[in-house]
Amino acid sequence: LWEQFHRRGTEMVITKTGRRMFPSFKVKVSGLSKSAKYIMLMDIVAADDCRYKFHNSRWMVAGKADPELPKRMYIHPDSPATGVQWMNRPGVSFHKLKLTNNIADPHGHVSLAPQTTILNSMHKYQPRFHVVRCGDLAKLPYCAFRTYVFKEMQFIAVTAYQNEKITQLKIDHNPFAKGFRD
Amino acid sequence: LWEQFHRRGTEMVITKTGRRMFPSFKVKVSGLSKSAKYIMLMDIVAADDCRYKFHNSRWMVAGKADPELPKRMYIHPDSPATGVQWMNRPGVSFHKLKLTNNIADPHGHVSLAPQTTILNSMHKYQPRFHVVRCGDLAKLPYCAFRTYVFKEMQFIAVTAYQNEKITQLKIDHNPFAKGFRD
DNA sequence: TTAGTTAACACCTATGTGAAAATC
DNA sequence: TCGATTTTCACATAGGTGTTAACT
Repeated sequence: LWEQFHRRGTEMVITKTGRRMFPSFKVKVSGLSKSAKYIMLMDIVAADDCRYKFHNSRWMVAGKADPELPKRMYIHPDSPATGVQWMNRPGVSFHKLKLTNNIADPHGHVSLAPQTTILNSMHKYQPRFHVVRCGDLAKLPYCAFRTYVFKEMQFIAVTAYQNEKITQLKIDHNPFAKGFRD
Repeated sequence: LWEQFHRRGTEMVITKTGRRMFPSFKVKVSGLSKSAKYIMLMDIVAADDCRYKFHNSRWMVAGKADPELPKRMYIHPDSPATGVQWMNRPGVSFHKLKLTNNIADPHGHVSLAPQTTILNSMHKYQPRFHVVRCGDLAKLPYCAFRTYVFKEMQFIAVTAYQNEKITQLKIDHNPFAKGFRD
């Protein structure tokens, strides 16, 4: 499914209150040690240092990127769990992650859900997946990461869809947009 | 609201897939040190060692309790947070906790949601609230607890309501049961 | 039979969609 | 004017209710 979107140049809508990714971030894991404990994480980083614009049905570079915003790692809520528990799942899913362009209230208020990340509109991003062999969340900062990058998950953050072919793919495949199918 | 239920003898339905408590467990905290970090927890323990039955519109003791089931502590998902963050909230809510009578699959499968606790039907239970001054989840086992017990939150676990006055109170106050109001 | 438990159901709340209009 | 962003909306999914009937 990601392939189809990638061919067209995926866009993800970001809103003030936070919008989910579609397709969502989901990976199948294998080859883990059965009994060892693992923590699964994901994050989203800038794919390059460009700002983009959609012109003549194409995404084109439109200058230097805005300064990057503070990023967080998203720990999968079922972490830590054993290798066999992760491998038995149909997939490790981060579908609750939300994207926003809303700078969080700096006064320590929790105005955004915990699983919300701040992005710059009209910039290109790359989701990443991390596996850590670690049984204790407290020791996470001292553990070695194994990081996986899937190029087909790159997307451009937008506040409104630019490419109508992307819009149509979303309508066709996202169950929540079923109301717009004919 | 709890008072109204307590006067009638509160019942909570437990199901195979897990049912929420209503009213939900919610407390307002005050008197914390503003900048210190705290972890908030709750659990549910047996209120006595009796089995009950509902007879002649009354709950009566009907023998010795069944063996207690393994209990877990439920860490509030926003833990740890500073005193001022906890006190600024309208209340610390554990509304996502679910009650079940379904013994969890012993093979390490995650068949139940993490915030689900196993109870014995027709037994009386007491929810408890714990505050721990502790900035790190990893150090939680070594910290001193401050435990609060609210008698009016005692309830009897059932698979179907026994006292119709309790049923009516649930219908009147739980928004999800609005369909049964006349 | 009786008392307790389970599963299917209609009805509700809560929240995820892109469209369209309003705003910046 | 123009492009980008925000707000409101109808329509969907997801899941929390007690009821009822079947089951043990």
